[in-house]
Amino acid sequence: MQIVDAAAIVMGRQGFQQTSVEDVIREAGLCGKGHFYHYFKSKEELGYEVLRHQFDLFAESGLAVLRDPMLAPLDRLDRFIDWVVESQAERGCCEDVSPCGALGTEMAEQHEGFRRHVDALFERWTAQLQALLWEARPLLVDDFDAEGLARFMVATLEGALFMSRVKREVAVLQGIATELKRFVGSHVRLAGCPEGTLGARSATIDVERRTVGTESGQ
Amino acid sequence: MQIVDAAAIVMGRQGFQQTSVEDVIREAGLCGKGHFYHYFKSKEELGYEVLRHQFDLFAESGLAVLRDPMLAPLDRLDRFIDWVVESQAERGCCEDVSPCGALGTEMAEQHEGFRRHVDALFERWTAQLQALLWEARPLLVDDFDAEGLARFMVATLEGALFMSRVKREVAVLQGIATELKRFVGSHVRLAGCPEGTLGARSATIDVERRTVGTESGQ
DNA sequence: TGCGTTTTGGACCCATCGGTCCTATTCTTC
DNA sequence: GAAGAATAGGACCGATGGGTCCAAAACGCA
Repeated sequence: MQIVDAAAIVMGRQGFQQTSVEDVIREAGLCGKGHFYHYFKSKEELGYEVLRHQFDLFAESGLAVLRDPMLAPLDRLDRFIDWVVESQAERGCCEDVSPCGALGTEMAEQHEGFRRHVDALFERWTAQLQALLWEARPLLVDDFDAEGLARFMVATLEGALFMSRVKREVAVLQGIATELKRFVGSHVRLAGCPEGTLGARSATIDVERRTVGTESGQ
Repeated sequence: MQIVDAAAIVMGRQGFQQTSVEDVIREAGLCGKGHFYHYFKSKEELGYEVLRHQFDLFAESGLAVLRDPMLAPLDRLDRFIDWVVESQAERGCCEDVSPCGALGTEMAEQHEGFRRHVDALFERWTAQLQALLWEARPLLVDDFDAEGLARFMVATLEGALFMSRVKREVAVLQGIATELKRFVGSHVRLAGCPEGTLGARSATIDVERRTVGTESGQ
């Protein structure tokens, strides 16, 4: 629906509260208040719709690559991270790629209902990543924790998106994305790692690294 | 000042916009509008003050450990991460440890002035971490990027705080903090790593990990 | 063309909120 | 204890915004 598109745009720019119903109407083009309230029970209902709409966009154009059957699992992950960076760059860091981003945060803080909704979006995002990691487990070290790693990725990306928005530049996000790829790469088995996967293309350096595994660290 | 304290509390709970000047007055206890506008030019000015206040708290009780002269650099980092998790746990995930968190995000979205302010807070936080990493560089691999790593840590923590707030549970933050420690640990040289530092205490497993360094990954 | 139904648009209502201003009260100082 | 400054407290104003309601236009149908 035209109204939801318009609302998503203007709310992405100004936030939920800061956007009046009249702003939405103006952005949508041709209608008065009556028209709006003919389609929506309240501004709140519109809010839910916008949230859903944003997630659908995110899922269609971003999350979809996580399931691309033509690519190896870790390549998909790689592509997905690139997609996040590129999308944010396109939007000039004002709007948000993630449906849980600026708008989501703000709305989650308002009603309990919104909060649950945003939480659910987080879960869906995490679940997708987790599924991919699970699929890729033959390539990964034995004891890796798919859920933990998935959450870690979501948190890092979300935080980086947030920083890049506040700073109004993508460079930060870019750098963090590269580090993140490296981190994921550090869970890849050395043996049996197909070429072109994570870590490989992201690392600009060729010194290998190791974590400290045991207590002594020696 | 009493008013700022009160404002910080109630705004941490409800957000900046959602908090009316009268809410602040009520929370502060004993005064009417005139009293408030005697001390503050506007609600906006109060906003700046609250932001500053929150950062001071954050700097005093959290960032301070990054400079503790009694601890080795990487231990300080470790402690700092623990502090973030514990503080958030104490607050029950409603308010925010970070001055750039929920409140900061929301405010950054409003005026350009707030945005610049929050950006500056990010920079100060990042700079502290960067300084510590620089100090710890004898322990770290040669080519590590202090600024990049510092930003990565800030982004991850911020994202994790955000997630834990939306989910209303610390467990998520806890898990991510552990992963983050491991990530930092992966930058530590194997030789010459003193015991008790990062990675050592966070890793529950004793399998060593490596990143894929070169293109082939083989 | 005329009638009835649906859609459109905007005037209006009411609550909220930031901010002003004016009156009490208290506190100080002589 | 009186004069005056400092502070408290709240009535009020104007603007904004969510939501209602009604009139006008458009459309279908005979």
